[in-house]
Amino acid sequence: MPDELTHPDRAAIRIDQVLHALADPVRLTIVRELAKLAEGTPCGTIDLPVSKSTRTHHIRTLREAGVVRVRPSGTARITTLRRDDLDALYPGLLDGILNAPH
Amino acid sequence: MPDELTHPDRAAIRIDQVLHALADPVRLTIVRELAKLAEGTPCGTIDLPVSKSTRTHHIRTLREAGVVRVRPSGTARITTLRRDDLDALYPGLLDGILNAPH
DNA sequence: CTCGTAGTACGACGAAATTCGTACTACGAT
DNA sequence: ATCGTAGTACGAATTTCGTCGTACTACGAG
Repeated sequence: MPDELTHPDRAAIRIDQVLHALADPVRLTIVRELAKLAEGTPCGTIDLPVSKSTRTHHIRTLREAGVVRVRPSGTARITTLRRDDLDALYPGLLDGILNAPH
Repeated sequence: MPDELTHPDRAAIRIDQVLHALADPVRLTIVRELAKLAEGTPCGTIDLPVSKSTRTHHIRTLREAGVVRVRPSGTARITTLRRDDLDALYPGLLDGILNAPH
């Protein structure tokens, strides 16, 4: 019984939470991979050095901050970057991070 | 006997630490104010809802992450944003944050 | 229907971060 | 030389965060 996959709408996204969400190595990896992956790839394909529950926790953090959008698809979840919203709110921020030296 | 005011040079700046440094409300306020203030304004002029020691702690965090440069000037400290370095490393990032809706 | 897989919920533990007060140093002014 | 001010250092208390294991739900395949 997963809690409803709630997402903040664009106006409710807070820069504090976005930065906090991005300030973790694992979550930064997720965001970077999502940016490279084709749209519609299940998030489970990204391999991370953490357990399954930790992965869930990080995806949740990113979702609640407004960084990613999560959509159910069977038993899996399709996770996508909210590029449009982030670019509209903070132009340059996302690209600045994605183009950063790893 | 303050520890030497060490600063990472540009190549040593890590995106993880920069994001972590910016992911705090107080530090974000400091960065925003520094961006507005004239160069050479002592950092003590920014008023924050925290104690003196907490302020020191946050400035230190920003300095060690490579976000600000701190230079002694008498008993005061001149704190400046490292715009040049940040813009070179992560073009768009700083402006994206500074232009964000408060 | 049964089984396997993807993901979540919950509780817990340890690490790290924020905050503060107090004591201290350093510099400038009187 | 003495005093006041700006900032730092240190230790402590509280909180938050990241991590995990286990138990659970939901959906699809056979």
